[in-house]
Amino acid sequence: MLETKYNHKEVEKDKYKLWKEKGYFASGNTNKPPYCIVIPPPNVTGKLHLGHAWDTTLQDIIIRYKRMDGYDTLWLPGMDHAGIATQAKVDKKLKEQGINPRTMDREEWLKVAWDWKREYAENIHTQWEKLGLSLDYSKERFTLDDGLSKSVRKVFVDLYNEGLIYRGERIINWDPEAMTALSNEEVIYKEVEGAFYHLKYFLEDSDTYLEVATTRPETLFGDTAVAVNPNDERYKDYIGKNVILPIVGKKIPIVGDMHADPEFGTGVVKITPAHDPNDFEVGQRHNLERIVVMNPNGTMNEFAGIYKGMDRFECRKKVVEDLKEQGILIDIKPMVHSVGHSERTDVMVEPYLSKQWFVKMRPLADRVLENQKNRDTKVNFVPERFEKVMNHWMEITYDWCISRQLWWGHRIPAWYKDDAVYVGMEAPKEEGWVQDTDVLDTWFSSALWPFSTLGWPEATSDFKRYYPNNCLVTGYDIIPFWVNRMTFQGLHFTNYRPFQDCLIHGLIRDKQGRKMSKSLGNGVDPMDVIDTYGCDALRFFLATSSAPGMDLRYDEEKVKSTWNFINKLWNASRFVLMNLEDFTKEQETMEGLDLSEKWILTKMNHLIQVVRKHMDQYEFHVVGTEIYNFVWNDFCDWYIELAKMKMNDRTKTVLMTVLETILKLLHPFMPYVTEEIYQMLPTHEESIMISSYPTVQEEHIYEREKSDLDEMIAFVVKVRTYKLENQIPKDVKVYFEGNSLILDMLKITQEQLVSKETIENQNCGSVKSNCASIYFLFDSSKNLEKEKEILLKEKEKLEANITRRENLLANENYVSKAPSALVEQERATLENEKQSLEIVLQKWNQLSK
RNA sequence: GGGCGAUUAGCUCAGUUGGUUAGAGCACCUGCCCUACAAGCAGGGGGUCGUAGGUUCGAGUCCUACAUCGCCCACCA
Repeated sequence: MLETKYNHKEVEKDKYKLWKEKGYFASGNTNKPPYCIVIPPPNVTGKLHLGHAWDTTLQDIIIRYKRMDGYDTLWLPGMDHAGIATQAKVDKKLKEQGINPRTMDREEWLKVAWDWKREYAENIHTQWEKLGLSLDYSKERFTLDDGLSKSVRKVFVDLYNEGLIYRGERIINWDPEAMTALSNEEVIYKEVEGAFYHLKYFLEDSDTYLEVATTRPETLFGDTAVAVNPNDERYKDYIGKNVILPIVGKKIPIVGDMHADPEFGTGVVKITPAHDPNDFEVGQRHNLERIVVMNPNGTMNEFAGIYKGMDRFECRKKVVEDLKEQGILIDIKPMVHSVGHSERTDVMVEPYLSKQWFVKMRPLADRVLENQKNRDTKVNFVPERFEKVMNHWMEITYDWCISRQLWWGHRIPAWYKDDAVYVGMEAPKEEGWVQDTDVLDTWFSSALWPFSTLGWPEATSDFKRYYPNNCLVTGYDIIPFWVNRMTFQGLHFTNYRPFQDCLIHGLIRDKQGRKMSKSLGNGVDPMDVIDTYGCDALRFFLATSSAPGMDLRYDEEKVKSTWNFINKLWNASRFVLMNLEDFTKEQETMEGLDLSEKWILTKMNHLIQVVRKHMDQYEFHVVGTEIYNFVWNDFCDWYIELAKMKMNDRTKTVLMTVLETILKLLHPFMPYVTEEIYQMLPTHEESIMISSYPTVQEEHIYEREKSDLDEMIAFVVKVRTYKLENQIPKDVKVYFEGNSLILDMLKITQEQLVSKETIENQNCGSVKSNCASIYFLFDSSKNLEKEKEILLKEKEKLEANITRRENLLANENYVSKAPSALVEQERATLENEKQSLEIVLQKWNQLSK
């Protein structure tokens, strides 16, 4: 016998292990159509947070649904080496042990990193298990696996040979903390309070000067020109002359360039080609020297003269002081401008001239844009609007800096010997070639994930069977980093979209709507939630509390109320199972279904229909609401109460059928509790996980009976309200006309019934509707005023409705243009209302006597 | 500057291709320990759907403008 209260800890114990051992998670049944999702690989840097819990729950719901519905499902697990993030964490750990990681041998350091990876992978496995995820572990991959590394090299080499990967000196985003280059996507712009420093750049051999405005005076050591707009009347005559660079004292040219905006600042810009992307362009146009004035760690180098060795911010301060002293500084105007910060280390990014590897994006992006025009081959975003985010990125994207000055990652398959470069899958045979010491951007390997995990570039059976993937589930914040890159790499290398559908969800926020973050300390550990409320409650909450693409506020109250729902289901099951104790398969019967049975079966089939529809559209919030209402309102509040009155074999069969259907529909959301209860059903099979998903049974849809009972229910509610409002005692005598089922629902016994004659000429309170009437034998005179008031309200409401509907139906436009079924329904409703009004008026007259 | 989203009950959110009486959870009020469940049961109150126009027989839903909040992208010497 089940306990009175749902105990999630007891229910969730041991089931996962059993499922896994039984091989339910495994893919490979080729008799079924394939269905594949690859997990967005979590970073091996820490714990999974609520965002992961959400993301993976959605995938598990889809996978469990598809598995039950007859598909050979592959949900492929894996993890990402997460270059910068992991390296930073490993370094931090080493530093805490008193070891300077940069003094280590690369190989030695990698050993430490792999140990780290193993430890964190272990944690993640435990968490996946706790979340109940039906992942096929036999296919698990890691982005630094041999197989995946081979795909990475293949892609690099091919793109290189096609001229789509090149090495060059460009201004890139430099992270002076991690000491590596970054891509644009890894730079976060933040508003920073800075200042516009107005400086005097004296003309050569003159007392006059140009007023230059800059936010970065410390880069002046790298200035190789000053630019003015050629159309700027104030300055155009100076073009071709020279100014003297302050502090340094050397002369640099004044160039005319459209980059200088006469409206902005003073209209005179200092040009530092090695430290600003725009200046770099200007430098190219005017053939200017590029002088890097900083070291990789953000300190000033020898070009900064006496400032050499100073940190860039310290240097700025000192330079400004010195300029002031020398009378060069005219003014400091505070200003707020946005400055790039490293996504990982949060330090200010330094635009920096550096030799790096790049992917030439234009042709790759164009292919995506072209492909998205084709309905049959494009990536279908859910919700659709996110396609725009990808397309916009494809339109404006520029070359992707893929080399990273790190140790943790895929080593770039390029070798150098003097000035020669070799790019290939393996090192060149001859002596003297040295491999590039850099690794690739983590996202370079992530971009291949949907196919590299399936064995590509080999034409493996998995690749042929499960590619393209059916669906990818991820947050909108990952579209630029990942979804976009998978899409162009997929198209380029496999000629297919990597996945047919892309389900996008939002971000998890705290109760106040703030993003969950470490610095705010408002993060919630999903494992704690599971501990308190259970995995099933967490999953149902996450999957059903928001519409696709929308953010989700974590609200413990809602998780709690989900727990209550499970407890409700638990107790309903408890009731059903109590009545099924000796029930056997032979007793099952659907012969001679009565009204309430037809009613619940009809509602159940409606539910199956609507649930399937919304499952297919990834609208899990609708599915959740529908099942919730059916379970609580239809099944528990009405059907179980009705069933109590008879409880024959047929009723038991219906109870069991409905409960089993509920369990199956809920299983993708709540794998544990549904399995627990399922196993107690007298007719259960091996596991609910591999049972079949409910299908609509047309033969058990009885619309007529459904609306009949609906009407009776409405009457019952009306009577209960009336009794409560008029404080009518429980054992009141009544006269009743209508279906006796109503008396059962009202819990009115035979002893309470009186004949029509008894109530005649009595001051009876009554409730009447089109389907039944009930009279209460009690002195309603003291409630007369109140009752009249209620009646009057009802009367007014009905009259208003009737008028409105009559006008509506008198409107020829409406009658001719609205769907006829709707018009018919309106007519019927009108008739009902008229009847109801009649009844109300009768009663009114009676009371007024 | 460009784009996207949000604005609906006290709070958090749903609301299908427009269909005429806008829903849920929590909170609130009244009455109940009835043998599945008091983490429950039976009832109840509460919203001019951000503002102003427009299209339509009909608008929370479509169009235009505006307001407020949030996000993304670009620019910022």
